[in-house]
Amino acid sequence: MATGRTHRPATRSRGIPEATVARLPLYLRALTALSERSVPTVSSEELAAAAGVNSAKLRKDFSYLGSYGTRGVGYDVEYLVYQISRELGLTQDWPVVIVGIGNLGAALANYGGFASRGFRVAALIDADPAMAGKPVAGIPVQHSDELESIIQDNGVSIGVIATPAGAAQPVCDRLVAAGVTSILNFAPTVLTVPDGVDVRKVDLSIELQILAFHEQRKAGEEATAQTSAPAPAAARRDSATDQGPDGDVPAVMPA
Amino acid sequence: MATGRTHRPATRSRGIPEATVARLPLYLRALTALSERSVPTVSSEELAAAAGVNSAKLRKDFSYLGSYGTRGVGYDVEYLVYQISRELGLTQDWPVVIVGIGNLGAALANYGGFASRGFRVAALIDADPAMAGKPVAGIPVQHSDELESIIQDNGVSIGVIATPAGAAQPVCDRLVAAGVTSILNFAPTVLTVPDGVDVRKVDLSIELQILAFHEQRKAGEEATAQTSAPAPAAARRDSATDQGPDGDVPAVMPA
DNA sequence: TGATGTGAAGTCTTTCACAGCG
DNA sequence: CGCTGTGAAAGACTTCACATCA
Repeated sequence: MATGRTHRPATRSRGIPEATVARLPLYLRALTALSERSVPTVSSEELAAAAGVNSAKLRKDFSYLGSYGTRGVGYDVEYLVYQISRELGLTQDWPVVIVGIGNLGAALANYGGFASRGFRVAALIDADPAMAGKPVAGIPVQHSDELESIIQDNGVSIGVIATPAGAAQPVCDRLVAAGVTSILNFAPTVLTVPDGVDVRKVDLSIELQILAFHEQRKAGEEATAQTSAPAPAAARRDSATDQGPDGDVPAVMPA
Repeated sequence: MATGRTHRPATRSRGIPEATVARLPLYLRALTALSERSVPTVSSEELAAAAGVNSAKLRKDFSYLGSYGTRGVGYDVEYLVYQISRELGLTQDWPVVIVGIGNLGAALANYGGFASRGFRVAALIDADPAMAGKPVAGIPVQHSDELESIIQDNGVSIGVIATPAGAAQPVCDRLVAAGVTSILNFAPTVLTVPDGVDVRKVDLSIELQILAFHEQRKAGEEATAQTSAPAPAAARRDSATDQGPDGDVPAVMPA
């Protein structure tokens, strides 16, 4: 695999690194906040601080998009908001379906973050007939029998799976068969999808386990510090000011 | 920054790469499933497929933990489950508090993934006095006035923030001041924490935006394919069988 | 024999450090 | 003069490919 048959469209500009893509939403959020406060321009330093990264990384990231800054001054907030939005494809409307309207699915449906930026909940789908017709977040739940027609009628290409683990793969298969090519998976399962379909996952228990790992490590080092090492608050793994727990090199998997 | 003052404890074995740590929970889940089916051993190939990674990566990952496999045979499932659990710190009990019991907080409280592996919801905390005493997922919600005493009385070191964005930083500060050193943040904000505190974030809208980026790219390439390029289903960014949308190089940020 | 464990190569990402421009 | 934009260096992660050993 990875034959590197990339055809590099001569137009240049193609090939924004995955790691950069994953940070664009962060920059966009920070910029939006600045925009709301009517701040006209920001320096890479300021914006980086607001986004929780370091300024060199931010400048490098922006350099992949083009030269949108002014030397000696900084970046025009409004202009950057537009450029990043466009780059992320947020200038168009993305209808999204949520499948599995349990506690989590309902919470997602109620989440305000959807409408804010180009995303629109086109439908809520659940396998429980008793749920059908019941409104959640103002949207009536539809039965999963209608999954295919909903996808097609609304031109949905992004699906969110919030079902129990066991239902996730079958639901995923149906979504893909109906035309969905991007899936956000909240179920604790590895999904198998055909080539050309992107899957991203969000998994509470994985995140907690990663935290536990580091937590345990801290406890161990504390003990070590008492018995042998000098500094107690030291022994920290180095690292910059940098924030970025998640969303780093997700690599989206076009699998 | 990043002076690299790591003191390498001579004990060897220290320094499991972040990317590997992020995959251990995945392996553990796959192994647990095998264990439940009473499968005694697995090859790296089989386990890798179940976890959605490739076998070379898996073997390399395991090599950081030690030599737990048998050449010509594979890995002993039970033994590996134990070793990974231990490495992740799941052999001990981690009391967790959830702050912000709205739709999402309630969904998290109800989520079964907690109890399953070493995590225990020690308390639910909300700022709304009307919520106080109301049971959610069988646990009575407590008012945030009691946050500090709850943390201390229960020896909580992991906190989950599911508040609105505006409340997240203040809540985070209080958690940290009370002794929490690991935070899982569901609020769409960048949290600032002192050195030695780990933060991981889960952000629906960021994930969707990343998907939108790729979705847009697909649409563009389709168009390009029609007008100029040959293959339609081609033009895919290469990549392995590999799954791994999230949880790749999170780098936990000890900031 | 067959699958692990691992140096070495390759690729991607971050950081440095400074030229260049407004 | 100050801040952007970017080559180049450093570092992290993945993949290869094969020696090694049960």
